[in-house]
Amino acid sequence: MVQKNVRIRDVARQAGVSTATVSRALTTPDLLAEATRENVFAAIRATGYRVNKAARTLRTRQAGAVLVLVPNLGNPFFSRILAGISARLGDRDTSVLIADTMNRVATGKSLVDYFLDSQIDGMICLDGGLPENDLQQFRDNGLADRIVFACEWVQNTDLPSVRSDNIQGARLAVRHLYELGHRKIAHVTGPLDNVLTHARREGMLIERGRLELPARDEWIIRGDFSLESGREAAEEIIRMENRPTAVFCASDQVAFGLMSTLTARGLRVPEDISVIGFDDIELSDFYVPSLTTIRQDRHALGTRAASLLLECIDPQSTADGHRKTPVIVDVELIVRHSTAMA
Amino acid sequence: MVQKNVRIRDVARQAGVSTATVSRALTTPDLLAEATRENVFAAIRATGYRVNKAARTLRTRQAGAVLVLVPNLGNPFFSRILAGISARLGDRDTSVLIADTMNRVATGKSLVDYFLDSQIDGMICLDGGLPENDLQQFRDNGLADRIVFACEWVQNTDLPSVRSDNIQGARLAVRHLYELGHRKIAHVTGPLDNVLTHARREGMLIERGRLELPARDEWIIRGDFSLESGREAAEEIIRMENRPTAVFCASDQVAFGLMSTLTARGLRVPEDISVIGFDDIELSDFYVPSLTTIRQDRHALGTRAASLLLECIDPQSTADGHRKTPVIVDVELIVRHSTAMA
DNA sequence: ATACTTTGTGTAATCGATTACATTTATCAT
DNA sequence: ATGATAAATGTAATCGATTACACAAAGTAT
Repeated sequence: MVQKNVRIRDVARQAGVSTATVSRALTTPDLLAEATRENVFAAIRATGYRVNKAARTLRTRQAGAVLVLVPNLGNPFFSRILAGISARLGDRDTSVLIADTMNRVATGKSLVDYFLDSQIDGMICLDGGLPENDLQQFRDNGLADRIVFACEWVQNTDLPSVRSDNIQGARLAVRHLYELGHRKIAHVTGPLDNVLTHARREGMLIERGRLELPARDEWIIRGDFSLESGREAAEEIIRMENRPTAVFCASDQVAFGLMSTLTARGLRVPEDISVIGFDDIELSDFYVPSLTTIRQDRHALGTRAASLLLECIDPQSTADGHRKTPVIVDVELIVRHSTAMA
Repeated sequence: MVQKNVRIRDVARQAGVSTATVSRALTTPDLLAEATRENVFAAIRATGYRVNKAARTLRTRQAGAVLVLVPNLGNPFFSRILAGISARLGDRDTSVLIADTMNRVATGKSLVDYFLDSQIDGMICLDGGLPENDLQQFRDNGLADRIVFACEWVQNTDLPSVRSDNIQGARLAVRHLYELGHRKIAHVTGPLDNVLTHARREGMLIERGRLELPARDEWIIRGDFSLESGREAAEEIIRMENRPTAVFCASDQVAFGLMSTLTARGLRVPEDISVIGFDDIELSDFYVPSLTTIRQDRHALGTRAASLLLECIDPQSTADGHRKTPVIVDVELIVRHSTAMA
């Protein structure tokens, strides 16, 4: 911080009132007579006063900040969500801290520490793979009700969350391929222990069953949402004797990795094999070929998660019942050029 | 924050010492006798004490936090830089806040406010287009020496910065194309008022001059680093009567947008036209075709910027002389498949 | 006119850690 | 043995805002 001279006392002196009055002008202006209020605001402007957040936090035990925990900032998927969160939180004077799960491990700082150091009031977690250890620490410290999950969530808990309709998304994807005449449909999943992986795989299986499509174990390929895992999946597909004619990828990045390698190996997308992704990041429209995918409304995921968190940490809110039901955000099929008639 | 009961006083009581001693155990352990120190640490462990950052900040006027200002979180280019910054700052107990210039405009919160609210000790700015207005406010408040620029910088000031060798990068790009036999080389620039735009264009022009390559005004196409501007550049190129055989793009994203549209219009990359980018984001290796580009050492940019900032805001550091010389990070040509013999 | 609210403002305690200054004890040179 | 110096610790003021409580003035009911 920097040496700053003007304290609340200076404003009080300037306005000819007590510090209490100045403080009230800022936090509960209704309590003041109009003339006094105007007077105080004039003094604030005149002195260029700014409240010292550290002092306020110390006294009120409210940090006025929220932490967003992102699994991987390098994945452009998250940016819009962050924008959504900021948009919702920005007008209140809540600041948004962003941390990356991957980096965090390195720092050795535990997550509860953010709370215990009174640096944040709440957390939006975009990583459902939060170690049980961390979660337990939250519960131990009575902090479990200050966390909201977005996109991902933790299974078998009733922590509040906002999610895309992943099952529906997967079903849309499969149905789209089906309608193009594809019957042999493969799926590159996310990482084994991820909730999105389960949901999307389940949606895929449901729809495949409903449409009575053939199933082969090798057509379910394990990935991890990354470009690299798309590459590996492509290698596997190329090796298959009974190749699928279409692949539903659990993320756009996987789809890119997949298409990149398929093409490098002489398979054409979509002529030889159709590919569909999940997420609809900006780049999907600019890939070659442009990627058919399931769009998640990332901005909505962000704003809703922020709203939900505000509800949770707002002390006068009592509606904790409905929080346990996840908020579901609709997805949408975006048809581009990576899918074609079988 | 949450109700937390254990204060420094409790630790002091438990250890049978004064609060001053406990405080010293944490901040200046050398001042204590070894036995006392051990004793205090034992009490800290026993009570589960954690220092209250708000109180510490209030007293010391040090926030223990740094803000990183990113022009656009949606651009995956920035993630590695952030990781570098975190890596450097993580071991000290400095937390890293991340804000997006675009979002920031919406919140209406001025940048100096972060400082004046004593929320941060310093700032790493990845956006050279910081409004003059903001800069002036920094100067007015004596905060100009708490800012470090990384990647981008502000022209005509001596604010400290860490940058890639952009001129050299552009020259490498042009030389690479030249060596492949290309003579008609176009360049898609960044936005008009951007320092990187200038540096890369200049490097391009220098090398083009040195190699005595033909020059046409229309071969310098204005872009803005975005995917969309790559698309627009492609449209322009397609319309040209005298088409270049190679295009040097000011960013990888532009290159993607460009290749996407060229391909859609029936031009093949690299057979009909070679494309080279700048940045080397993860996706570049997974595009179709994989992108030849100039790699910036993003992690190094991050760590060095963080180091530089620490130097600047460290009160006992006096070496302010050398800060004015920008730190230059080497770049590297990465040859992939988007460039080929003319 | 009296008692009782309501409204508006001030006084001073408080949040929790740091640190200037004071004090005690140990060490050392003469 | 004595005064001087160093080492270790304690006392209490302080950072700046909030707010419980107190109180005065004005309004209201009877």
